[in-house]
Amino acid sequence: MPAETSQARRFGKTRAAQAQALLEDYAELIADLLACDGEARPTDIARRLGVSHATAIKTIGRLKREGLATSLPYRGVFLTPAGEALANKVRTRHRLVVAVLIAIGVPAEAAEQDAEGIEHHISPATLRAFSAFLKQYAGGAP
Amino acid sequence: MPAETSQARRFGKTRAAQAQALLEDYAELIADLLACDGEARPTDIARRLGVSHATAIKTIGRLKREGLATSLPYRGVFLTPAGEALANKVRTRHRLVVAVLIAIGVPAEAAEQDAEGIEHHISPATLRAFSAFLKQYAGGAP
DNA sequence: ACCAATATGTAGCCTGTGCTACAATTTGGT
DNA sequence: ACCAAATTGTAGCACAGGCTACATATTGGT
Repeated sequence: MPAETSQARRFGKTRAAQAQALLEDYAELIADLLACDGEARPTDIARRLGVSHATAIKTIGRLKREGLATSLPYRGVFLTPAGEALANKVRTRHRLVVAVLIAIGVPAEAAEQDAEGIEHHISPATLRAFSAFLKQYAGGAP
Repeated sequence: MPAETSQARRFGKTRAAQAQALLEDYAELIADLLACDGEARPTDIARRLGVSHATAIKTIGRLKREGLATSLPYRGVFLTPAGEALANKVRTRHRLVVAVLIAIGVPAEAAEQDAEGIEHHISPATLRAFSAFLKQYAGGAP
């Protein structure tokens, strides 16, 4: 297997991760809105994400196509069990990334900003390492 | 300033970072090829990135439009000073991210893979923190 | 010198994610 | 009950990045 193959595979994975990233963000936000407000309306989603409501509605359509969300016209958006699971995974991972960045010494504001982009590229192996690191760090310097 | 504004701004920044990410990858790879082989041919770039040569050529066109690269037909691609500067920045940042991940305990292979996606979302503040963390880590456990 | 293989470039299409503009529905105030 | 405002949905466009197919140029072997 030539050397460039592994690099190409890495780039390909990185590209594929971007496609999933938007769905993850939407799922997390919808779960957040449902928990806080009891409903997730397209307009609120759009405002929180900084996109037009038309864009939000189209992406919600993609969530529905992929079996992550359901919605009835004029009745808000809800998550399927798969969507809930994704949202939980994303939320947990997001918090972990922020915590690790802060533990390393990144200012809180930058940690929040960067985690938004970083979190979608964290593999399970890295996630485990982050978790272990946090435990050790908390034990060493409480 | 309402709470959703800052979240929207974060998402917007994250989206904008994705547009820059491809250019960064190309610049880094072109610099690498120039250093190793003395030339950077579209076909090699395409193979290393795992895309078709047509895609590579189109993206090279974008690099040229943005003043990062030059090329003459059938004569390979070269970086402008701006392109070189970008490549250097990216290479340094990439190594730093990998080093930090490994220091935290991420397996080397996962560190390489994840760094590919992570590195484009590292702000200057986080970069400084990473650098400082590495120094401290090297001092504490050599 | 020539022809085949390789490399490069061009054209046209698809998908995803954005947007604006317009249409339709629901909600709320009077 | 009704009209205005807000919300939701739809249509059509642009751009980026991916692809295949085809056209052109260069290189190298005989």
